[in-house]
Amino acid sequence: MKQNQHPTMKDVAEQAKVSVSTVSYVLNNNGQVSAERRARVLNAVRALDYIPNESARSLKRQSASTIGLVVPDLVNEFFSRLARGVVRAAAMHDMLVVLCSAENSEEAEFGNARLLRSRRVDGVIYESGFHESPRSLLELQTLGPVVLVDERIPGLDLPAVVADGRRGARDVATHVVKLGHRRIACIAGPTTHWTSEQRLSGYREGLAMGGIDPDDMSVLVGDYEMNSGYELAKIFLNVPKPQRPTAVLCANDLMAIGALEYCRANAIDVPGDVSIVGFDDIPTVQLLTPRLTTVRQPAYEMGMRAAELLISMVQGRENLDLLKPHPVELVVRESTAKPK
Amino acid sequence: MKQNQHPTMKDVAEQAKVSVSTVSYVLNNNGQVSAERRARVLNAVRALDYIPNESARSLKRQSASTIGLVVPDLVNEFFSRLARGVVRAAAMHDMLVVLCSAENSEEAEFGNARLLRSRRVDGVIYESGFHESPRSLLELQTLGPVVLVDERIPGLDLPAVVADGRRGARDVATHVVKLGHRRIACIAGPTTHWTSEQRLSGYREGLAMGGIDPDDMSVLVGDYEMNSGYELAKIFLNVPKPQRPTAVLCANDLMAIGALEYCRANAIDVPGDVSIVGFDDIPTVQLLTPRLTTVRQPAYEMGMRAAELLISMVQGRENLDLLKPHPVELVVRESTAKPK
DNA sequence: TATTTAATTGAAAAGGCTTGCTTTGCTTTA
DNA sequence: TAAAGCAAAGCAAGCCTTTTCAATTAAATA
Repeated sequence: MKQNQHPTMKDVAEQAKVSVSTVSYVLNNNGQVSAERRARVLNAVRALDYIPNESARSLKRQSASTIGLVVPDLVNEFFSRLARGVVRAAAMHDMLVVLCSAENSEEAEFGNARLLRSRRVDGVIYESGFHESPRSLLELQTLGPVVLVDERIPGLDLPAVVADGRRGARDVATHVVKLGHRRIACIAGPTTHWTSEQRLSGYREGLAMGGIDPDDMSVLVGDYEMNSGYELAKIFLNVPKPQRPTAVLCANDLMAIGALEYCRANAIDVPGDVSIVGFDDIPTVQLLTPRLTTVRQPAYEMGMRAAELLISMVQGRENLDLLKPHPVELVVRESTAKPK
Repeated sequence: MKQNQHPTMKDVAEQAKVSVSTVSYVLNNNGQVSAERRARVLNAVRALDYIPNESARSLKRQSASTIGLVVPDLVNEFFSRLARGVVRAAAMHDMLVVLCSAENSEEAEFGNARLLRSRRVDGVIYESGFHESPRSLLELQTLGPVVLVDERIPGLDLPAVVADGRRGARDVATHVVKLGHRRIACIAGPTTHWTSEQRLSGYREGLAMGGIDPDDMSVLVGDYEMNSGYELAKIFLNVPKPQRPTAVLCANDLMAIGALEYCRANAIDVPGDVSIVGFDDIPTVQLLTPRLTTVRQPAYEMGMRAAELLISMVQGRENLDLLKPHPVELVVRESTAKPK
């Protein structure tokens, strides 16, 4: 073995006095190898501190033991938790995860697609974050199976791991109605986005169940960023009190935070003057004043599930159980109260 | 070309009616190829939508065009921003980043080391987060250069990209002293951690410069998690007001948040009763009530820098400029005020 | 025009691993 | 005792690129 180089299977084979193929069989646990030789191989592996060269393996196997994860933004706590779940589950199958964040830029997204393709990734978990027609998705599909998380894409019948956003939205709307709110506004997500629509119709269901005409709810569309929450809250709340909504349903926590910031900047008391709810339950929101009432989406679990699903597909198994919408949970905190 | 398979260089060569080596030359921009043939190759590449197989490249080149990034926890906003910077800079050099989060577990850390080794990563950017004697670091060093971020490890003379934490600590301590605080407490990081020590000595310098005996400052050691901030704040603040410190310097934002939470739970007014400062300036802290006074560490930039440094080392260049401590910035917000 | 020299081009080996198939050495069956 | 059958072991053919080096062609010089 050359100095300062990684040992190869050949080195191991020599050390163990067996053939290279035997080493391979032992390492992969297939082929029949006698106990005695197996032990010799294992010893040699340990002695040399041998670690297989993944590049060579992938090349030969035509599969990289790698899955890709494409998310809009890794700094967002929802996605980083999701990623953690994916990595976790993948590791249990000895799979590497290549994390790509699209950074809200189509160019970056294409770069990522290229990257994943050059790596001959076995499959991809994908969340576009809605903003673009997912052209790169088509490219990605040439690689292997694709599973979506937290969204569906109309027209493409892809397996998707989603939470029961509609149910969550219904629950939180019900909660608000039960508190006695009647003038309710909604800061929704982009209408082209399946998840947003789910939540919106959930809100409407909740209102209807509480005896409120869903059409009375005024809806404005944001982009899931904090800033749009701020701006849309301004539109809703910068009006005389009698017309002002007493509750604002936000389609995600970030926009709810924006709304909260608007209130803070303009001395609007939450929940005294207006109740605000979010969606996702990212860790930050329980630190705010007031702590935000929201709907918990189990990001970590969803990530695990998505990875399980993808890997089962890669391996040609099926696991349709994983497609059931993930339950969500209403988390009532301080940002909602009875209207005065 | 086989159906449904990725095209290979051979396919491109046939299509362009040149040899495989010519294709390689064109793609790698070395070897001299006549303009006419180069064009033919490029056309074929486009026509077939050919993307090189990285496994094969890595195998041949004995280098994976990949760097590893090991951080304690990707959900922490400081690290996810750092990661973003690393990924960004790496992408500019066509390098992939394998993100590993150690999840505060030694086992996971070893798993990661194994992973990175099997991938024959070209080098590693490493931040242990202090908790363990970095045994896996030794393994990692066999792969290629290692650069540390946001810490140094005593005894190992590794290049490190760090912020000027001492300076930042000094500035924030000075700020507090200038406000008139005299009884000052400190929630420090683990004493075995270089970065923690830097900050601590910075605090002491700041006090000294303000005419306060640094030894008068009581120091308790936390673990950089929110919970320890909470618990240590309890120790400092759960005493009669006359002895109670009027300011608490926390070695990171998370612990400061914990302290803030303690105050909130116990109706201690910040900054009325006690001023609190953090360190890092993670995005969350400007949303709190009160918004936290802290020291901004430019995580993204540090990530970029670390990647630049590592890549320059991998390529055998030197770039010592990158070793200068990164400037930090005092961010005064609402959590500090004059003592009553 | 005959030679040199420089610019291109391609054949082939190597890089580490997996796996179909062959070989070897026995044990079992007729 | 010969014929079969089996388990265990290993040969060797790739997987797709890069790169060396020899071969070919074009340009330049005498």
